[in-house]
Amino acid sequence: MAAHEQTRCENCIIRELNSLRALKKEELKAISDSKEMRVIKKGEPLFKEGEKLGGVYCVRNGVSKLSKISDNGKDQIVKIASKGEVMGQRSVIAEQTTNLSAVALNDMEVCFIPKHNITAGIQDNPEFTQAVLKYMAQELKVADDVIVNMSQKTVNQRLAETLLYIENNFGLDAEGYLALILSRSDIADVVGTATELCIRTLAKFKKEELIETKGKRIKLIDKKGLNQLKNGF
Amino acid sequence: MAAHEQTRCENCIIRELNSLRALKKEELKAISDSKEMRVIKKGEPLFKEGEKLGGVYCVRNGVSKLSKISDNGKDQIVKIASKGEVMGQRSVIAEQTTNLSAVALNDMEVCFIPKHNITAGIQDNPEFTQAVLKYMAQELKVADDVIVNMSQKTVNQRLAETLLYIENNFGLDAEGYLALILSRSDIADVVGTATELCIRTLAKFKKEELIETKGKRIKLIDKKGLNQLKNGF
DNA sequence: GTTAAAAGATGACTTTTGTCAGTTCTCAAA
DNA sequence: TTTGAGAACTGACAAAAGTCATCTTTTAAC
Repeated sequence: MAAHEQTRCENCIIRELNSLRALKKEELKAISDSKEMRVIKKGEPLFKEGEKLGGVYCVRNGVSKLSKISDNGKDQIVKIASKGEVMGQRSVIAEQTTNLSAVALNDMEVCFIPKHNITAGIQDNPEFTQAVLKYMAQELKVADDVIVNMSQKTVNQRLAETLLYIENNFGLDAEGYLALILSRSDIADVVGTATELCIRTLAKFKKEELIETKGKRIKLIDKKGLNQLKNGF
Repeated sequence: MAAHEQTRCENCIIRELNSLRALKKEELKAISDSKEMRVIKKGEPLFKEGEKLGGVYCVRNGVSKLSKISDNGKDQIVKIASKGEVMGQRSVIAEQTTNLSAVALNDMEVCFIPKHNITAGIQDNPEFTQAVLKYMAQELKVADDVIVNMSQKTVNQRLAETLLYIENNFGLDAEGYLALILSRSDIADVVGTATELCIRTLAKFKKEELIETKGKRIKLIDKKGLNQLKNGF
């Protein structure tokens, strides 16, 4: 009974983190009844670029990368989604196929919410629509910033920024290392560079005592220095 | 009288091109009464990064670049807005300062619509809100594509893409040259590279008979070739 | 029309980034 | 415990992009 209660959207604290918090009791009830919990293992896809999504995914646990393959065949990670984020919202709203692929970076637990729940919310609940609108406006701003960074900053700067971003958004483990552990290749795909250059640049940062590494784990030791680097010194 | 009628939103065909078409008669009337027509000369700013906008700008005529200065001090053009586009929408909706600067590339004629008209529309008119929502969802997809292009494609590819984009969106003049004339420096700011490299690459395209130039005007003569280049051959 | 300023263009050079080939390390399945 | 696949790493080199200096052409103001 208690376990069952936990799985009801009305009681789910996750939804407080995203636009679903603007939904009314009845709407949440409807979602609860049609939603589906899914477990996705590390490395497995949630969806692939070009797919028509039947709904959105609300992340309860774990982390997913959202990426897109360029015409050159290289993968670019556009976003890293974690607890509380709703994935696939854009495509459902625009009634288009997804422009991104989603792959689990950890073992994940997500709720799949059929799209009719979302479109119903948008048709009937102005508060919800406005919450989604504001969220998208914010995403659009972030996207503009990323465009500028990608086109105007060096790999050095972008890697410094990425490391700081990871620390700020995913925190540290017990030993002070970045809690989110990415492969060198995934880091390179976030930064938008080749894996080799990413590794080399990390090695340089280590030599300059900006970071420490232990296996694939990374610890930021000179955040001020990384910040300066990010801004171009 | 006839001239006056033309300036009323209800009769303005421009609005058919954007989300304002979802507004009701009364709402358009309200906008008509509070809107203000402005003429902006080539080179003049409509607004600057960091400003708090009192409303949105609906473009009646002319073209504007929307750009952002990176920490490195270089300008990146994120979007080129022309007839029918609404500028400043994102900031007004998110209730934030603008993240972009807007500068007229031509002499422009715009309508300034106070933000209360927009927020009222969003509060009272679900159709309007949904139109804005879909528009932003589309913009978000485009932004993702730009991110991938910027980070994964070469200057060659991005310049080819930019030239094709300009032809597709702004058409040709009587002699078959791109109707939208940008300075080499503005083209470089769209592509995200240095002016010198932009000029050199244009010269290369010319030598390879992909384009012709006459002063600052550009004519695309081998669009198939440009398309292949864009996709990486 | 003259002329100063801005934009366009080019050469020489440096730095940044990418690529390929290969080695070492890690971790998990047999 | 072995082993083998994949990830991390390194060196050598090539290609792409950026920078600086300089010159020419165009544009716009006088």
